[in-house]
Amino acid sequence: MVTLAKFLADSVWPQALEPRASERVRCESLERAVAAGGYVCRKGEPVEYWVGVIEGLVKISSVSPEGKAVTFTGVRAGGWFGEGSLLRPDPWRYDAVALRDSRVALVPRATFDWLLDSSIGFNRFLLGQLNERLAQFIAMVEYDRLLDPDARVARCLAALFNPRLYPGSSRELMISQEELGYLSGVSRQRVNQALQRLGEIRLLRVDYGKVTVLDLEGLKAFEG
DNA sequence: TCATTAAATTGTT
DNA sequence: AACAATTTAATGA
Repeated sequence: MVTLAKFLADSVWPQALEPRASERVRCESLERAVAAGGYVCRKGEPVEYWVGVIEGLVKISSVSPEGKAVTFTGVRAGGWFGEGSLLRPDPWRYDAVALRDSRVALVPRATFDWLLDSSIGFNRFLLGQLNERLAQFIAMVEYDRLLDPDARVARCLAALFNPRLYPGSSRELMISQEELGYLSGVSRQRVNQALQRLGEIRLLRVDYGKVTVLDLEGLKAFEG
């Protein structure tokens, strides 16, 4: 099991910090275990932490007052989220729900603000991260309107395996086809068909509750 | 270790 | 949306 200290040491952004700064980050960060189905944060709560996923899978989603659910994206081990929310004075605009038993690293707002004020490397990392997300969401709007469900599932999976957002994570992802449906905006049945097709052409392999990416570039470029 | 059962997930209509 | 089939995890002999 990966410890908080090891997770921080292996993350990209602390490596850009001076020794004193990364020491402070190590001291002030917390770790929290969240059981499957549990909340990492909830819409409306004050934003107190920047969140890194040490282990597991967290989905960023929202539920309308009428009870309709939308899933925006999933965050895998190695990924960080909440920087956009920390940069605003507002409370969380979305829920973050653990899809499996997960562990997260929490960097307090004060530490985050201090890094923002003192480290160019940290700012550069954040800019890159925000840019990567922006690109991801623009691409989602584009392929939502242009591509068929098979391709939408393919690109959605490719996004989950983005090495810039989730460095060093494995080629495997434990996730049900139902959740993949929420993530890609496609029915569970359609996800099942898409996965079978993508499996036939060897872009990925499907097992019980698991998908393994065999050809990330192929998934990214898949158009049907 | 094996059999039984419930729960989760998948495959099909 | 409904249903059947399959896989996994938990339980107890």
